Order: sequence, then C-alpha cells, then structure tokens
Amino acid sequence: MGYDHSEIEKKAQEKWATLNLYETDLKDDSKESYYLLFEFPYPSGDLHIGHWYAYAITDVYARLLRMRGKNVLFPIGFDAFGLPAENAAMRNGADPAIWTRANIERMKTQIRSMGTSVDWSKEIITCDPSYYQWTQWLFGKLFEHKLAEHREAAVKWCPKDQTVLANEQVVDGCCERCGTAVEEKRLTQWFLKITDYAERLLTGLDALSWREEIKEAQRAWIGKSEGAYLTFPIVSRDEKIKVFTTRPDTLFGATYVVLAPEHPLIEGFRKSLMNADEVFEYIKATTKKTERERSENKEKTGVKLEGISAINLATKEEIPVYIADYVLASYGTGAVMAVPAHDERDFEFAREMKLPIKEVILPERIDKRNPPLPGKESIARRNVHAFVRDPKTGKILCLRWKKHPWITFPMGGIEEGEDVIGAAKREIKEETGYTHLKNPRVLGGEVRAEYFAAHKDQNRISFTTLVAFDLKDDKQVAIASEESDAHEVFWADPSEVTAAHMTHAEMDVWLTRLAHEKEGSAFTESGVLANSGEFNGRRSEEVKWEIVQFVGGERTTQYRLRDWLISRQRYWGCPIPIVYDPEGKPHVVPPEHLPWLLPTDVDFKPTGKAPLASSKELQERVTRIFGEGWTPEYDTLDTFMDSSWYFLRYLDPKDAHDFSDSVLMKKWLPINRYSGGSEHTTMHLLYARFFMKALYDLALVPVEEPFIERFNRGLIMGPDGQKMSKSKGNVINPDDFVKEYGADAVRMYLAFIGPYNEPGSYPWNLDGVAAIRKFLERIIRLVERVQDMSEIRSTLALALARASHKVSEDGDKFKFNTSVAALMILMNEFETATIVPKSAFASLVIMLAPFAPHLAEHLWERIGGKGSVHQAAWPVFPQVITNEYEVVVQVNGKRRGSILLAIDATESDAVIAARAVPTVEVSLGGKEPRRVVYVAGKIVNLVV
RNA sequence: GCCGAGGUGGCGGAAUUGGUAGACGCACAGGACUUAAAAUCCUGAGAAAGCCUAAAAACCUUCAUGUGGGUUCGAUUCCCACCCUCGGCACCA
Repeated sequence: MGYDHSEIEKKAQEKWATLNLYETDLKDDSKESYYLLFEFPYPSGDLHIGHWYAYAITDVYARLLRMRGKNVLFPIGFDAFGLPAENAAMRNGADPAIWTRANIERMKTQIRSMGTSVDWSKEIITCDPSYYQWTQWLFGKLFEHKLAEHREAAVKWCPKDQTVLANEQVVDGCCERCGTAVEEKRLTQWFLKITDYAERLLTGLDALSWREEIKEAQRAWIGKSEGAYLTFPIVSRDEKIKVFTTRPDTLFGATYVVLAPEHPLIEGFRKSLMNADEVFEYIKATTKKTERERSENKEKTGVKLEGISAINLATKEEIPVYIADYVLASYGTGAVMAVPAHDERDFEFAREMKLPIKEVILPERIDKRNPPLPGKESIARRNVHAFVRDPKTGKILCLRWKKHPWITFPMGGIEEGEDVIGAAKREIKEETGYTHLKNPRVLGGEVRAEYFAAHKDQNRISFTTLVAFDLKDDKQVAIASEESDAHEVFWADPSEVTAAHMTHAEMDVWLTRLAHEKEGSAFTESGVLANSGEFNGRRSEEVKWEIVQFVGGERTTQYRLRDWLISRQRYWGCPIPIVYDPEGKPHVVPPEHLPWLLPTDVDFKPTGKAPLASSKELQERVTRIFGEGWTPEYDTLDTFMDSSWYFLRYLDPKDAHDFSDSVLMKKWLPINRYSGGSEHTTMHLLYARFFMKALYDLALVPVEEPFIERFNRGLIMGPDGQKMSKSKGNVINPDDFVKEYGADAVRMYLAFIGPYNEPGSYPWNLDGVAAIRKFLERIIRLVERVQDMSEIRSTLALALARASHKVSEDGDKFKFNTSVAALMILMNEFETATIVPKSAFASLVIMLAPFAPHLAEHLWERIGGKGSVHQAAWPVFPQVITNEYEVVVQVNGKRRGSILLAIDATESDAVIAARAVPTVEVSLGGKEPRRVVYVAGKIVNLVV
C-alpha cells in the first residue's frame, strides 16, 4: 500500500501557512543573509515542467539553507506585461489586465502545490501601478542623466507583431518571439545607452563566478575590438571618408574604399557621379531587403562610384570608392578601407570586381624543429621552394637529407639577377636532375622564416617563395656528386606532404596556398610588413599604432553591442512617462504624477501605430496637467525594463515613497545566487547588469553587479529525448504526475535527474518518478520499525555522517542528483537492520525535508517531532574516525587485491602485508620488487 | 568559419590537487512470497576469451571512459593531434 499524498500535502501546506514559516524577516541580523533568486514567471496561465524544474529545485536549496541557519530571502513575483495578454485580448476580447490577473491566480495555486517555500509577502506584479510607477521613476532618472535618449536610428521592425525590437530580440534575422523576418526602418525611438557601459559590462564579468560559457556569450555579444579611425581624402572634394579598421598595419595594401549603401555621404556625391542611376538603383534594391536576405546571400555585390576616388594616405595613390552591402551602416563608421590581400571579405569582393590585390603582410614562421640558435651569425636571404608534381602518378618531388633528419622540397637561394622561376628551375636541375617542367606558377608572395641552417652552421632569416611545376617527362641529367652525397631524391605520396612530415617551417602556409591554388586566399594573420615604405620588415603588432600616427588617424575601440531600444508600439506594457511640449521636445513626467497610468480607452489592434494614440483620456490628461499643445508619448516600454530591477523591489515591495530600501539593499545585495534559463544570457542578464551599473552611478544602489553567482539550468526533454512540443506529442504535464505520485516524488525526481548547473538536457523517464515514489514508500515503511534507543550502531552512525556532509556539500554545488543518491545510500543502510533508532530516523527525516517537504512533515509528526520539520536544524555528526583503511595492492600499477592497514602503517609494513596476498606473489613472478610506491590509506604499488 | 561546453554500460548519471572506473537509480534477468498476478524482498549484471562444470556461479586473464599518440609505478583525470555532439556568435572590417 502506498500513502495518500494529497492528504499529506494538504495538511502540510496548511500547517506551514498557519506557522507562517516562509515570511523572511529582512531586518533579522541574528543570522547570515542569503538572497536566492529565480527568474520570476510570465503568467502565461499554465505551469509546465520547466517551471517545476526552475522553482522546485531552487526551493530544495532554499530549505537546505534555512536548516543550515541562514536567513533566506526566496521571493516570487510575476513579469506580467507582455504580448500574449494582448494577443489573447484580440482573440477573445478579454481585457489584458483581467486575463493577466486570472492567470496569476491560477499559477499561484499551482506554485503552492509544488510545496515551495517562497515568500508570498514580498510578491510583486510588474503590471501593477504600484510597481510600474517605479519603473517609470527609474526611467526618469536615466533620462535626467542622459542615459535614455530619444533619437532617430535604423531599427529592427517585426511586421507581424507591429513593433520595433531590440537588437537582442532578433535571432538569425527573425523576431525572437514570433519568428517573422524582421525589417529595418529608420525611426525616432527611445534608447538606453547601454553602449556607454560596454567596457564595464565586459570587465565586470571577470570577477563573477559564473560558468565560462555564460561569460563568453556575453563577451561575444559585447564584441570589443580595438582599432583606429583613418581618414581618406576624396579627390578634388572637401569631404573625407572616415573608416574604422582593426588592421592599420595593412594600410599600404588598401586598394579601394567601400561605403555601406546607407552611408550619409553618398547623397552628396549624386551630382558628381557618372553612374548615379546605377548607384541609387543598387541602394534601393539593398535597403529593401530584410536583414535576413542581406546576410543570407554571402556573394559580394556592389557598385563603383564613378567619378569619385579617394587617396590612400600611406601610399598617396588614388584608389576607387565602392558601395556594397557587405559593409554595415551600423558598425564603426559605415565605411571600410578594403585590403583584399589580408581580409577575406575584401578578397572576395576584389575577385568579384577584378580589383588589384596587393600583399603587404608576409607570413612569419619560426622553425620549431630547427630554431635559430643564440650566438650564431644570422644571414638573411631570398629562397625558393619548388613544388614539382608528376601528373601521371600524382606524386611530389622531395629530398631526403643524408646528414640531417630532414625531408624538403628542392630548394635554394635566389642568386643575383635571377627571377624566382629561374632559380626554382636551376635548383630542381642541380638537386634532382629533372629538366623538363611545365606550368610554372608562383604561389603567393614571400614568407619570412627563421631557422638554424645546420649544414651551414648559421641562423637564417629567409624570405621564401613557393613555385609549383608539373613534370613534363622524367628526363634527367646527371647530378653533381656533392648533391647526391647530400640528399636522396624521391617521389612522395601527397599524403606524406604535410606539416608533420616536411621540414619546412613554412609548410602550413604552403599547404593553404596549394589548397587554394586556383582561387587564391587572403592571409589574415599578423606578420611582417612588406611593400609598406619605411615600415618594411617590421611586425604587424609593433607598427600598428605607429602607422595610425603616421597618417594622422585616431586610435579607438568599437563594440558590437548596440544601444538598447526600449520603445514598443504595443499596448500591454509600462507607459513611457514622457510628454512632448508644443515644440516637440520631450519632458519626463514629474514624480508627483506617477504612476503615469496605462489608459484603458484604447483600441489595441496593431496597426503599426502605437495603440495608446487612440486613447482620448491620455491626451486629455496631458492637456489638463501640462497645457494645450502638449502631447503624450504613445509607446510603451520593452518588458525587459520591468525585469531589469524587480529583484530590488522584493526588498521593499510595498514602499509608496521609494523604489526600494537603501538600508536593506546594503544588507541583501548583491544576490547570492540567481537561477534561470540560458535564453536570457544576452538579454535579461545583460540588461539587469547594465541597469545595476547605471543605478550605481546615480548612487541609487550600493553595488555594481547584481548577481554573484548565476546558474543556468538544463532542459527537460520529452520521454523520447526530443524537445517537448505539442506537435511531437511528447509533452509532459506535471499535473498528471503530481496527481499520481505526489508533489514530493516529482520534486525529488527532478532533483535526481542530473546536475542542475549544467547546460545539458535530460529526458523525462516515465519510470523515474515511480522509482522515487517507491523510495519514499520505503521510508514510510521504515517508520514502523522506529524504537526509542540511545545506541546507534557504528555503520549507521558513519552512514548518517556521510549523508549529512554529502547532501549539503553537493547541494551547494547544485548537484542534487548526488545529494539524493546519498540519501538512498543512507536508506540502504537503515534497511540492513530490523530496528530503527528514533534519533537516527529523525535525522533522516530532516535531511529528506528539502526534497520531499510534505512527506517529511508527515513523518516528523509521526515520530512526535516538535513544531515543523522545516524549523529543525541540519543534523551534523562528529567525524567518525576509522583507524584501518582498505589499501589497494597493485603490481605494476594493476590491482591485485586489497589489505586493511592502519593509517600510520609504514611502507615496510605495507609491503609485508601486500606480499601476503596470494595473487601478488603470482603476479610478481618470483621477482623482487625494484620499486615501491606507497600512499598511506590508499595504495601500495610494487614495481618489478 | 570563430568562441565555449561536452563525449564514461542498454539508459540518466557517479568518480578528477593522477591512486579499486561504472556510486545511486532505471530498464533487464533469476529467485522468494502468492492458487496466480501486482506489490514487496533477495540475488546478478561493462565486454570478451579462458578455466571449472551436466549446466551455472565463484575464480582468473585480457580489453574497456570518442580516436590516435605521449608523460607516469599508475591516466576518465595531465600534455599533443584528430573526430563527433551540443550551445553561442557570424559579412562587426
């Protein structure tokens, strides 16, 4: 027989409510504070298994911490503004406010049914005026300090939701919410200047103990790159083209300039353009495309601006100017200097447009196998390497050196007056005797390499060119004896011609060039400058900034991060507390008029215009308060604004005079641990960090970083291992399982399924919950065997001590799977005896309580425990000291048995005991160990 | 393409300052109880070969933590190269 879980759950939950167990006294100084936060839910109406995973598991930890003497703040609220309410309103005419309220009530019941210990007294609801008045107040503060700006910019527009979106809400060129391809529009909108904080958002990550992948994702999103603005004069005009580049060292190789089609200079060029029609046709065509269409087609297109040309400041050469949509208007200056030899995109464009490609950076290699030796003379010279392929066999002509372990191509120095192909031919003839060659090709420019030339006892700095040939026929002439003494000629299989087999330090460069022989390739690494005037021979990194100075450029840093667009042309959001004076200048609504209420006389069908524009009441309100000619702002705020500071409000949720309490913020911030989903890494998590830093600078909050630890939970998959979806029919409804097995079993199963703080995904195992239920029933059966006795057998004492330690330690790491396993191991020990000592059983019940809070409460009452089990202290046991350890005996590192030894046994004791194990002598094979490795309490290894 | 995290039985997973690989559980097999089933309890189990045997178990041997090398008395753990999976970014100059 099982147990009636619904009865037990009901009774326990009523008891906790009566005792008011979970209302945190924020002012309590007698205990250490711990702020445990989970992402508050959007009230969609139904609690799915993901919610359970999010709340039940963090609840396990909240309970664990309280038992360990912490004063835990574990609050909940609702992120209640947002599109679904509005969509429901349009579908069935429901008022978004009423729809949202009803959902909140339903979800509250469900969340309570999980047995969570959240503190409902701190509840906040973002669509409640008592909350959003402070969102508005904070917006006002940001506006006053010029961190909120009203300005025109190219923005992303979702045609389906009829609203603009933040950059972060565009995924693969589509609306994050509905998947529609977004369009680009130029609109005047409200932005928060998150880019002002790019550097601090980046460096702030270093001090946070978040998992690396979360930090890396944020770093990538911020996308810092250091470079310079360089200015290219335009021939016979006053304007200049300013470009951003991270590679000023390649300036001498800039053979043209490219502007984004949206670049503001182009309009002014119109009259000078010989091909204005073509140019503006191209601009029209590209600006019409969606973001997605532009990035999907990676083939480079563009148009030359005939009649306009620029000057390369370094070479003083006149170079053409193009427009092309591979240059983004919204990054850097919207213009680039194109260096086709050293940038892949410029290279592709140059090939497409048949533009010159000028190499100015030589690859540089230091030979690892024959590195230059200190104290040896260094000789610089020009070399050639010859790649000869026999088209009949596909094999490659190589040399195997006799005095050195080298395999090389035919190679040698280029002599005075010789060209590279001539030199290559001469070396092939001298070293191998082959003379009949065809299709000579010079593959790319020189490569600089440093190595020790053992055959000449000197260091070489070589500038080597690779020349490829095909063998016409295998006619050979005789070769000199000093050549045949030095190396053997052979034809190598192409699979042998790799960086691993060949001696050349340049080999990886050669392989790239050989692989891209037909189309060529851009060399994008740093290297040594060539064709760069006075900078020749110097390294990229060291001359970068000198070149910037040389041409009067300006060193600068760019970020990929764009300012946060917070306007939304939707109804169900926080009204932006702005009014415009008759001149159209924005003014923030003064605090005495907050909350700036969301009007209700509104037609919220999306028309592309903000629904608030249809409110008579709003306009009347503005006229009444501010006067004739004043108009309201019609847009609402991005809901991510509401959630960027909600964790501050939990500390003082009902305060009508301030957004939070400064004393309590000092005490409770930063948040110790924040658990949530990985989808918020570059949205909510980044916004909240930015908000906190901005408020810190306005002296409104005491800390800069809101979350010390961030844990992203894994994903619960369907029983088939696939992502749950209605169309696949693999959706797990937690209510079904709660009904059949009880909330405790579902909670504990979710804890057991795998480590919580890992990005993995766990399939829902239909038998798993049943197994946990059986485990809980075993504990209930155990209570029948409880007896009052003081004596606890030593094996049980040891098991209790281990479990207590393991459960709390792994809990701190959010590895509840091994915590549960530890409880199971403890149970197995309990069941080995027919009598269960009461005090030991009480400890088990306490340790079970975080996982199965209802059942633990029931059992606590059964054994006559006082108060609630959730008020009990975590059991701590003295360490059990064992004097004998099992020591593994190894022979040559392989296990051959084990012995029991005292911790202070000496090595010779250990060897004597080990050799008494019969299999050990057999493995020794009659030999004496020549070495012994002894680690006290662990292993003794005999080596023969 | 770049960056990050991973890869361990049939499955979820455990073990890493290098020291008995597979904890705990699921599924599976055998047994006990039962008229029978369910429930419960007990037992087994990485793989392969060998040995023993009527058959099995025990036992012993070898191989096993993505692949191939290396360091070490000893490697899932450290180093090098590669393969694969997942996540992030992606025409960001």
